[in-house]
Amino acid sequence: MSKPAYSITTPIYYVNAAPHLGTAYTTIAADTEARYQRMNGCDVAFVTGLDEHGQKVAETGEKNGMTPQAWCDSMVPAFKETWDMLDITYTDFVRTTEDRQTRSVQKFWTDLYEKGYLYKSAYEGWYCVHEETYYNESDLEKNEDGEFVCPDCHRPVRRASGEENWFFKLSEFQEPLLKFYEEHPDFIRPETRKNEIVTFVKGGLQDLSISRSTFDWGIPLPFDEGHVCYVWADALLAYLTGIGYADPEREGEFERRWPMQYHFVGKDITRFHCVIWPAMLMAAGLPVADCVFGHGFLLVGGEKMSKSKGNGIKPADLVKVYGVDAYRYYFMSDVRFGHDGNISIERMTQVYNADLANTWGNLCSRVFNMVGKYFDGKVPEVPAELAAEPNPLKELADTLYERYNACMAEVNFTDAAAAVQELASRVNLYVEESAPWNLAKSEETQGQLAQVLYNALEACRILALFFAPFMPNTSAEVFRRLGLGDVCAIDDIKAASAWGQLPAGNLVEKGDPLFPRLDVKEIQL
RNA sequence: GGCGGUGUAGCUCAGUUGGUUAGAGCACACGGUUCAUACCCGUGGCGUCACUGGUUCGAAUCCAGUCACCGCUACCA
Repeated sequence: MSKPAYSITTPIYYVNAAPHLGTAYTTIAADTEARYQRMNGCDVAFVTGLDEHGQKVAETGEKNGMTPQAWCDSMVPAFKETWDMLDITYTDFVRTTEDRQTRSVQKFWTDLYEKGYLYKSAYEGWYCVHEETYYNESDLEKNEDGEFVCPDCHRPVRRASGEENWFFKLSEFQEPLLKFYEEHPDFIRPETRKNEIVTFVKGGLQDLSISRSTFDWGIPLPFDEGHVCYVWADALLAYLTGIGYADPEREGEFERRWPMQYHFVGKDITRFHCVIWPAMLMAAGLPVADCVFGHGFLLVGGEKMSKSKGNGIKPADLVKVYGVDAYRYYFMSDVRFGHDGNISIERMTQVYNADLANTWGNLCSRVFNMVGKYFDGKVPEVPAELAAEPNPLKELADTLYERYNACMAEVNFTDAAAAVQELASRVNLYVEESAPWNLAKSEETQGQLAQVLYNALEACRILALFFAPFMPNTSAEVFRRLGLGDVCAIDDIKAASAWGQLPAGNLVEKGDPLFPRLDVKEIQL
């Protein structure tokens, strides 16, 4: 009985830009989903990696007095350390300079070459002498005489036949793509990204140049060694490499895992993933991934983050203040996946204090503390007649898997987190209503006291379970304090979240506050 | 210019196929409680649902127009 395959990717990040809040955001989202699907019984592949080719990389290396490869090598730790810091559980990290990527790329494009989807041609463009730049015809403007002029300086441009390139017959895929979008309405999400892509494709597709001959830092085309692959013709194929495509050592894996469930990308690169990528796959006779999800941007003060605007906060800076789990929770819960989202220290602190310190963390404190105080730190045994009584926590917890799972299936992290948070709030209310501190005062109510605290503890166990994909460390710690095993190793969250599995007699440890309250005035970045 | 989107409480947003007094969380104020991380619980909103007009017994929800902001309009990624 093998588990169903579930595969997901982040973009293959460009090696020249060190990881920042934006790349971390995509990666955390993919990790949250990957962790959940693992707990939900899937065999998960989670592919990320680095795009290390191209002229710019070669130039940057040179500028730093290194070979291109040495430059790339020097950048790898910045990524891997960031992902380790954020507890990212990728299953493969593909560097496009690896041999196996070369193998994938060469196999793929040789196949398309043999199938007749490629041809060699000069890149037809227009050149502005003044701006020293090439332009596409579609970018040009016309003057009163009907001449094409440069869109920047408005001087006439001249026709320029640039380098000879290999072209992929993308134009042949206009109709097949439109048909595909129609038949797979969930391929491009959210809806607004889909509208953009459909409009774009309806406007007509030009063939795509997939090679360059003016520099050599790239993967050579096997049928024309003077040419190296253009970035997208290379990087997109890393998704296949990451699940064993053309890899003799991973036989059968690719067939089992392809097509994938999700490509997570920023909305700026949805087009490459929604037009070029499926067309390439169609040409190769391969199925297309289930869904490309183009998430929004993180905004600061309503504007896109950029270094020039002085928003150069690094993931590590936030981890230092809030810890990894709160970092992950904030971005997943407060920024709706698919929408742009404003982030700020004030807001992050607010969410941290309200959801994590006051609700979830404090709940554990008060419940674990009372178990220590009233039951010598042991999960109480509930008298049978009371254990059978209906209780509001079980009632709510019983609906949680279904609600949560539905949200996670469509990568709605915000509502999934809110559903868990709702149970946490309900437990606080339950404790308030039951007032165990009063029940503790009399011998006669010991049974009820056991009942109330057992229910509260059990709810905490279930909360930790569902919070685990978002906050793996805290959930692991709560499980430990409840005398339970590794929460992240659970692979049937539905069964594990059924009510009543916390064993009586387990030692419960109160421990330090899981999320000490923060004062926004004291936060220094 | 063309196509698409957004505009709902101080803030971030939900509002399904139009239907009772328009919701949530946070923030804020007051009251209660004390097991807990000054925590938790309760109470508190006369919001022109951007504007105008229309369809309808009835619209935040449908239609038309106006205004504001944003995205896309291909080979840096």
